[in-house]
Amino acid sequence: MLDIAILGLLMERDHHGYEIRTQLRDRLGLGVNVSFGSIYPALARLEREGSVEAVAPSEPRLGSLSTGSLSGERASLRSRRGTPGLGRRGRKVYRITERGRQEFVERLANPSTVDDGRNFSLRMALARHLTPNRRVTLLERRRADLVERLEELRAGTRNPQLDGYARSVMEHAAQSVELDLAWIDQLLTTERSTPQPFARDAK
Amino acid sequence: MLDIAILGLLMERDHHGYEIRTQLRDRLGLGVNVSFGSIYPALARLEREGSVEAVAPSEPRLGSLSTGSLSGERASLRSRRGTPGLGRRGRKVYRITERGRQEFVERLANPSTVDDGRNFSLRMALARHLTPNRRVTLLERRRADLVERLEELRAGTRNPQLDGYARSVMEHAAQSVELDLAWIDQLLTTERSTPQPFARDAK
DNA sequence: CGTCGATATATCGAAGTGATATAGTGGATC
DNA sequence: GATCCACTATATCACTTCGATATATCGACG
Repeated sequence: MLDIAILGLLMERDHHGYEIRTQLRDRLGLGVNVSFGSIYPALARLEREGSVEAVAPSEPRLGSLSTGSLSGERASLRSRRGTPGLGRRGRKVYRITERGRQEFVERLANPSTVDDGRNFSLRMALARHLTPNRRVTLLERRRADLVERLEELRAGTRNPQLDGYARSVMEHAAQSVELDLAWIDQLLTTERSTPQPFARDAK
Repeated sequence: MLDIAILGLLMERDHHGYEIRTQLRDRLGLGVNVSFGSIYPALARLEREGSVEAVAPSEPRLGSLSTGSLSGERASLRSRRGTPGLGRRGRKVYRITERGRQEFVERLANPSTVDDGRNFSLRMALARHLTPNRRVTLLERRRADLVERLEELRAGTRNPQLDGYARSVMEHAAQSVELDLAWIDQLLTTERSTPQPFARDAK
């Protein structure tokens, strides 16, 4: 799961580990803390598989000139350039490979197992890398899952064994699923009525 | 986390592993699949720590006529009683110990780390085991977390780098947090206005 | 000048996931 | 009454993720 998130970020430009964490928070819905304990191993794994490669610290970062908005890192770069060893601050910058791109689109479109909310949000946040057909397929699958889940929760709410607290939890969970459903439906409507919903690169 | 859930179920009556899974789904909010790969190790761990103990298959469940409410298992029990070996269907029934009870109330009331939604829902589903004060404390802490998270999400929504899909994900996440907040506030109101909100055993 | 908070990588043990193996049980169907 | 299927039940595997911690540099502030 993390793999897709990381590859998705690297589709746009090169990143180093720490930056991936912040981007995960700020750009993809993955709010609360994806820990370093998962990010660094994930990067190592992806590198081992040949989906990403480490960029030598002196090499310019792809797209950094155009996108360039990473405050105050070019200055320190210049000032320390020339010192051998680990490059500035020991950063390791990763770049996605062609193999990585293929892996990414393949895995983004084909959830191996049923997505939970987090996974689905991640997929949607990266949805512009999907074809319109794929998007609709994913949305419909998610919709079906949510409908099923909602019925389970409603049935659960009627369980006489529950005390007030447990029932309240169930009812709230059901409301939450209803909100999710409304969101999905809205996305589906947009997707079906508009030729290029949110524009960009979906090929 | 699973530990609390399991202990919470065992507070009411004895359970075996498979049953714990169904109960987790039906009684506590923990909807989608808590896998056996976590339940059985968790039970083993709890037994090792002395928080639960395995009940000999012949001994106690037979005597538990009073508690008995597990539909349609007494029939098969009687029919097979006397056959030696693993006991009926190899079930292992666990019972909470005194140490387990202490462990449970202690850990239920004191989240070691910041709860995510799932953990919090679990705690609320078991809230009748908490004192009113503890409940309010937990609710207020959760409320503060959600307010903070909501601001982050709203700030994130304004990030100009986001495409339409990513923005939609963020906006939906924010709405979801708003719904959570409304729930918390409702619980807080109930908790403050009613002496024994949902009644039962909160000591 | 020191030191504080943010940046940055790395590693550890513990916990959870998803898949799979194995087998008994109850009921339906032919 | 034999057979088949779905459900109940425990267990274990490899892998991923989490949370904590260690270590170091950088930039800003007084």
